[in-house]
Amino acid sequence: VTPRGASNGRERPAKPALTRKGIIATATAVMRAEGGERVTMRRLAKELGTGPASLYVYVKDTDDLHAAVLDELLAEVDLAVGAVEGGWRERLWTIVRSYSAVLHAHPSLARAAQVTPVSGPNYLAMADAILALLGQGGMAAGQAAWAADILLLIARGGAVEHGARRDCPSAGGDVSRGTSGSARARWAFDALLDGALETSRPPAPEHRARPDISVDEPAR
Amino acid sequence: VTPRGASNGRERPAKPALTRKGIIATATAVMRAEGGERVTMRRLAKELGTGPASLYVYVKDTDDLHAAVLDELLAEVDLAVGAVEGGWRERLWTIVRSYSAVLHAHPSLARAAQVTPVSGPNYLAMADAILALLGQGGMAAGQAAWAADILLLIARGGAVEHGARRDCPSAGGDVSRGTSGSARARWAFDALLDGALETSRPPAPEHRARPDISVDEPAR
DNA sequence: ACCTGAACACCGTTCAAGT
DNA sequence: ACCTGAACACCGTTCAAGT
Repeated sequence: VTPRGASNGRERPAKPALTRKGIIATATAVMRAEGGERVTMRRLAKELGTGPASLYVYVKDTDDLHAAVLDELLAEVDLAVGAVEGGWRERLWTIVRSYSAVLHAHPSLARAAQVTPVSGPNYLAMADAILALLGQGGMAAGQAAWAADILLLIARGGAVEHGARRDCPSAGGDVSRGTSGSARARWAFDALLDGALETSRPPAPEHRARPDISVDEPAR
Repeated sequence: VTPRGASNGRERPAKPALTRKGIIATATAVMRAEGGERVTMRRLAKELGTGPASLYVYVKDTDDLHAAVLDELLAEVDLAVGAVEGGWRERLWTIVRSYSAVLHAHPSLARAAQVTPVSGPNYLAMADAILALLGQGGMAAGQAAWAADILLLIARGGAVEHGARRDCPSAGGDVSRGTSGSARARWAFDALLDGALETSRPPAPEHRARPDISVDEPAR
């Protein structure tokens, strides 16, 4: 009823002017308080005291919103891992595990991250840090880019799949059911890195039909 | 209006009696014809000439439906790869690529597969075939179970992420943008296998705090 | 020019009431 | 006993109409 910032003292805590930053901050708060399923356009509009249509001025669509919230939360990933003992590999693991932790805490954001091309500053900084550490580990740039992709893809997929199994304990879908997920995550990390360090990337876009992989017969 | 199977000759092509098999067959048909977003309870009920409530007699929920459709489509994955030349590795790649192809063709099923514990016979047969080939390759059972999980997880995650980038060409989210996705997929497959063959699995559930990974400093 | 109420076109799931 | 119409409680997104 009251037109603009009249502040007559009985509305919501001041009704902050609608901005993209403000919307994302509110979305992040709802995320932490009620979980990702509640971070919807309509729910958020209600929280901000307006109609859902108003949000579309600042946010492209729901995926855009979720991606922005994720990037906000990725500020939690500490990239200053210089002090971590154990060399580049442990430093890298610290970052990857931290990324995984954020996604496991919010599986719906892991879902969004799969679906929306990430471009937030925190994600990009993390990707850079990962590439730098792979370089420190002696990995060639070509392999490093692919290894980083796969490492992050596994983290996202793992979070989505783990998030779903949350309420259904009798999963049984995995080949290796029962064992600790975090031990498997570490093993996958090590196996991929070990393999990436020795598996050469195929030379050129259309140089030869297939990379010449060693096709030795079974040793068993 | 007409009570039961009166077949007065002007209804839908006979209105097949509702069974789980029939529902899933219809769902599969809609899937192929209109894509996964249309395979909803309501859409399907309309197709079957009934209300959505009726489906819940035969199907637990939407995820259950999608998972069943996926298992149906997994019949396409040819497990008789004995004739594939190149040894166990190429045979395994044939299966994994085939699984990937089904998921890439239907990204919404890849999504469902992440979220629902698979239990369909075709999926289980595929998992068995994969474990057998890893065994042929000389991989210990512990590693093989984890390697199979990760291989399939990568396939699902890759399909979901690729499916989303379908309509947005200016992705840019990946660290390694531009390069062929299938070359990357093959590289990831080889790297993971190479690593899995030499990365030992940590000894026991709670034997020691962390697996003792070699933490050598960078070679560069 | 800027903003948004109300509408459009859907969802999944449940349950009371019908046959 | 079996089945389901109708309702409940939501969605995302658009656009015409208001200020």
